[in-house]
Amino acid sequence: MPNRPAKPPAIFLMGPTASGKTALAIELRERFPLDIVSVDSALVYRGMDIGTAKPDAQTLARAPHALIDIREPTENYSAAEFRTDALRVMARITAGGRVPLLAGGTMLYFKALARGLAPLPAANPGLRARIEREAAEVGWRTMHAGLADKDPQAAARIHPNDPQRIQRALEVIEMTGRRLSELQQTHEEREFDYRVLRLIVCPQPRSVLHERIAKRFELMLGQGFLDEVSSLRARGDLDRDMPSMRCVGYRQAWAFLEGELTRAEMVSKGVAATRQLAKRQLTWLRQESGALWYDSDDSEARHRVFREVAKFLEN
RNA sequence: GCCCAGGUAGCUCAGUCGGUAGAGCAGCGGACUGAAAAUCCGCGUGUCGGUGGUUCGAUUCCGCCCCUGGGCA
Repeated sequence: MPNRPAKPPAIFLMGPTASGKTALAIELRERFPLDIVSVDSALVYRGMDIGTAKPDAQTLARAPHALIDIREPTENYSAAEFRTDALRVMARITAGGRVPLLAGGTMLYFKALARGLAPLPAANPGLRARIEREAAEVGWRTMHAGLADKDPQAAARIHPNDPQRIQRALEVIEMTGRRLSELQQTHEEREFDYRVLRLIVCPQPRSVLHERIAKRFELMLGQGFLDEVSSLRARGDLDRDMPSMRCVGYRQAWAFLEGELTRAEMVSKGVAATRQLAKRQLTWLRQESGALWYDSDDSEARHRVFREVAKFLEN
């Protein structure tokens, strides 16, 4: 492919929760002309710091992260908004002669960024509330059957027990008058405008990650995680069904503060939910092809990463 | 020491009127297009505490032993 204008570089640093992504991102930033862009659906929320393992203020002052603290916990965010925001930030970084380092654990966001999304309408809260009410009447199985009438292809792919996706498919049909499956097919994956080095951080074996998760949860409690959730709850404008409050740890802490769980149950459920999150993230990561896997606890592998990044940035 | 109740999956427990057992949670694998730290799907062999006995056959019945609770001394 001669004479093709060279694409600007970008680095994706992916990994499950508690794998040491942030530490590595900061280390990379110190050695190379990189600016960090967070790829994390929980770090977007202001006031959710301890439970999301957000880097602290000094760290952020030293190594700024874009797309952190850009929403109130009352608000929603989405993969589509992330894509728009990330592309804008990446363009700015690139124009400044530096290289974007996209670091985080929200794999859908990475996918939406690199591969694009079909032209679908944004969420419509009023419509969602209406669908929810209807489902409460007739049940989601019936809603799914209704979807099968309007969009058999979508219904075939969506399990009858999956209310979130049934609702979304009905919402899209309602808003556009077209089938979700049809709209998704119109989307052709365009080539990404950046050439990408993909790095995956994860300690091996799995039990090591589990230990880190448990240890980190205890650390969060020691740092005042319960006070954080308590004051979020005291605001009065948040409720436990909001995406922000359904985050791992926050959900269990909320239930504990409601008196529904003992402290010990809160801890074990919180830790388990984190492990389950990590497992889902790993399911995505195993499908990444052409990525360099890096064991967080292996210093030789870390140096390999540095060499790899240096080589990538030279071209 | 005696009495009672237990000892079954990593955990909590159900069950087998004698034909070698199953739920929830955890764990593991997977899906994933504006909620994604979300939502959903699939996966159940474990000396049924040990040991002797009865029996064609014992995790199940009987004896003894061990362990854990609780009660009485």
